[in-house]
Amino acid sequence: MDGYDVKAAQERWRKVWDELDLFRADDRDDERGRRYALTMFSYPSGDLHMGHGEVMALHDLLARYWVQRGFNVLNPIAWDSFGLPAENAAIRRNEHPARFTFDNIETQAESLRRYAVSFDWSRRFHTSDPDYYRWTQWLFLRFFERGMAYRRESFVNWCPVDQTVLANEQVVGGRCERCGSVVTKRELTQWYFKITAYAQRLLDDMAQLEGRWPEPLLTIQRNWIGRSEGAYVDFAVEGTDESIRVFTTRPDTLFGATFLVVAPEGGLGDRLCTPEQRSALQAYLEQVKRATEIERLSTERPKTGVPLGASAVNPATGERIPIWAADYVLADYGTGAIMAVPGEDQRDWEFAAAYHLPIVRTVQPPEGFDNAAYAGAGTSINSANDEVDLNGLGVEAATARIIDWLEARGHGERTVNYRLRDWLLSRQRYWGCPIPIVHCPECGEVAVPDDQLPVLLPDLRGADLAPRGNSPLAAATGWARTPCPRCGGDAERDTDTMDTFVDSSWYFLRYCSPRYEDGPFDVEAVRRWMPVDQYIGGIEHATGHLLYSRFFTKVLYDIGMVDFVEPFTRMLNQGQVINRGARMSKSKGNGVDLGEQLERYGVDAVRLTMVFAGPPEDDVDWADMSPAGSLRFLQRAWRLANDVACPPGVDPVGGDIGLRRTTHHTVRDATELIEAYRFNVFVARVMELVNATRKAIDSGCGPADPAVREAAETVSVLLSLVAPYTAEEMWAALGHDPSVATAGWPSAEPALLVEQSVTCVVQVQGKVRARLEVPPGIDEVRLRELALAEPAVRRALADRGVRNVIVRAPRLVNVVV
RNA sequence: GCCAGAGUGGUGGAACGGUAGACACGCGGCACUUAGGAUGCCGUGCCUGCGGGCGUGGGGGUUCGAGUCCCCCCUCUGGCACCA
Repeated sequence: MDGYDVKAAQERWRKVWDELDLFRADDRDDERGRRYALTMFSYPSGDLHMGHGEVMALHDLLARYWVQRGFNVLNPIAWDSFGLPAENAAIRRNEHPARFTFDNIETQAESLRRYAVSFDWSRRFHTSDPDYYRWTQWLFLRFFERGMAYRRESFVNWCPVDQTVLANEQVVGGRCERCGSVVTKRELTQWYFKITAYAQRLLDDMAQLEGRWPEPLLTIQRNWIGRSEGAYVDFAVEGTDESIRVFTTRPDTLFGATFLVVAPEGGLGDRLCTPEQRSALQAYLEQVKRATEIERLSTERPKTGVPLGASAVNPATGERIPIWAADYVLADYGTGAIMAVPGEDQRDWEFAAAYHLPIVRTVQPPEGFDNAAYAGAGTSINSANDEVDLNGLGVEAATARIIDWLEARGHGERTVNYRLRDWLLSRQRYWGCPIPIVHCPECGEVAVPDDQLPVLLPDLRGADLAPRGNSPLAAATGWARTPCPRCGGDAERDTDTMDTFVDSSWYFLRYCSPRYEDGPFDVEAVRRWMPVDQYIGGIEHATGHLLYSRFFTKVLYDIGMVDFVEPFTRMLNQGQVINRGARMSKSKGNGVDLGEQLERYGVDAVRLTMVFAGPPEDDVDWADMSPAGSLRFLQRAWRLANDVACPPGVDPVGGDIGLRRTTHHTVRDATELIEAYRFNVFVARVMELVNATRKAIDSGCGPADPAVREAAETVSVLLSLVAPYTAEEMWAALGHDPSVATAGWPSAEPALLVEQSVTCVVQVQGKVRARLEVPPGIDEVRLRELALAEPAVRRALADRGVRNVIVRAPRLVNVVV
């Protein structure tokens, strides 16, 4: 009898579980508490990989724990099924993207069932289903009505390979996040969500996530939103009625502003430019556009720019200062214009040095400045005029004073700026949710009426989908041409589709009522289940999906559709599964196939390995793991159940007290450890219980003792969270009906948690010299006597006198000499 | 450069300010075996004169007592990066 047949068990229990239908969430109200466990839904680009193996093992542990605790648990799954991989595959194979998508969904669904994740399969859906994207469109229109979705022309990130625009969040290090090609800029009219309107609320509401979301995740979001406090300052343009508004975080350096710089592409440069400089600006603009994002991002690159010929007036000094255009100033941050203070700012200093512009010192030279050049170029100035004097003030006080003055004189105002940009949602691709807008020559942008939703995708496939720089939908002229819903005249549909992050910004709401037909979700069902109690997924979604979902939730709150402002109460970012110190990749040849691991060790051993590897948020290096060891442990646990010689139903009271104590301590610890997400330590405790039970059977109370049965049953229930097949095998071997998954969480008997004796450590000068077994209730005086009487303590003391004795009964005595 | 987080045996990792290294992997030994990559048992931080000494990246500090708290430094990982 070596162990059980893992594969046969997987076959057997899957059928039993399907029949029992164990994990269906109950929409009816009852006395049970409710829990909503969410894992990031899957993108169907192939079969499940090792990353899925980890996240699903962790997610399911908690979901199954809640089931065992008796909660009514919602644990749904769906597919994020629009997107580029399906479209690219369709082009390659000359077929419809739906084909690739649905094949992969079926493959993944089958794998997830085999992996024994406790999903409520009745709620399954996918985002490319018209029954789903109809409501994505409906939600878009609600945003549109409120001015939260709008169209504008601007320079956008363009991926030359995928032939589509990218959101800022999808540009990583100047490259397309998906295909890795170097991103360029294009001027296009595109749809945006006005997420910037929610910047402050996205920051403020983090207060309720503090301590519940991982700190690194909150930090990333905070930095991404990038709040900075400062002021707008208006500079009059000489010889015109115009003025240029700049944003600065250091208005206290205004006296040192010796020139202005505007972004070349914002239109501002064009307006200010004198006729003589126009051709120079044009040439510069061309040069800037050619530069790739990577070149532009390089801080090593020397500063470039052109003078616009115009001048402005520094409101503090009254001095005439030149206006330049340079690409180190960004069009879409602040006002697209800055006041340059080369005596204070490294970048301005570099620019001034390159073009021999005046430099004056206000407070102190920025760090790392070329002092010789600085001293020669600059003159120290007096930061004061007839009305305001900043001399001798610290940054804070000077800032406050100058802003007060600017506001009083109408030269500017206090303000806050955010790094966050609006969310560009248009994509020039086919396999996405169509934007439900009609462009009418008479009426402009007209919403498709709600009762005409969904705007269905036309049936395109193969070559028709090939990227041409505009949307494939534009080629479907029969589809695009449509009467204007308002005036009935000839009009055109919007031919872009939405970023798939739109689809995923509300899917967790759809789960609450997945077949609802009168809206995106049943408000009552959402009230019942939301917000999500536990969300698990990768931290790579920090500035994308997680931020967008928070934004969507807030807009829905403002519309009055939900009564909470944060969708995910608790968040866990699991680490990645790597191999031999690096992310798995084809080029490195270090890929590990989940299916192969499952084939070799079985589902339970792989799940156990993932959970036991370490803290859930740490990366798992598969090369350091031992799924074979996990399998050995599971077989060991299983043998326990088979060795039990005490019949079911026998009262454990009267069983071996030592083993019973271990069992009940394990139960108490297990509960605390799971609540604290210390899953790896939880597994270690279960291992200890298995070891103790083995010992009891072989060289202790023997297999017929009721305590052995109690221990084995406890192991079975605890293991059901991680190794559902093994747990079920054990449960059956112990003479119970399935399923152990709903057997109920054990509770620790307080009487069995009381220690009989504890080990007291006796230290001399903080070093351990002896250990004593003492009763837990021992009094301090007695313990002190025992400790001082220990031979090892006396030896360590030698003839030195005792100065002090710290007694922390019953665990510790420290003798100080 | 700025902002986070982390440095513990050969390895993954444990440790309410109170026994450093739980639990595993690996390794060594023993038992059972025709055999074992099965199973069970024992051992396993380093040094040692077997009394003990040294050990949580380095250096200081607080404390009766520091892996844990504070300060400085080093290294690594992640995020942002010409954001004014």
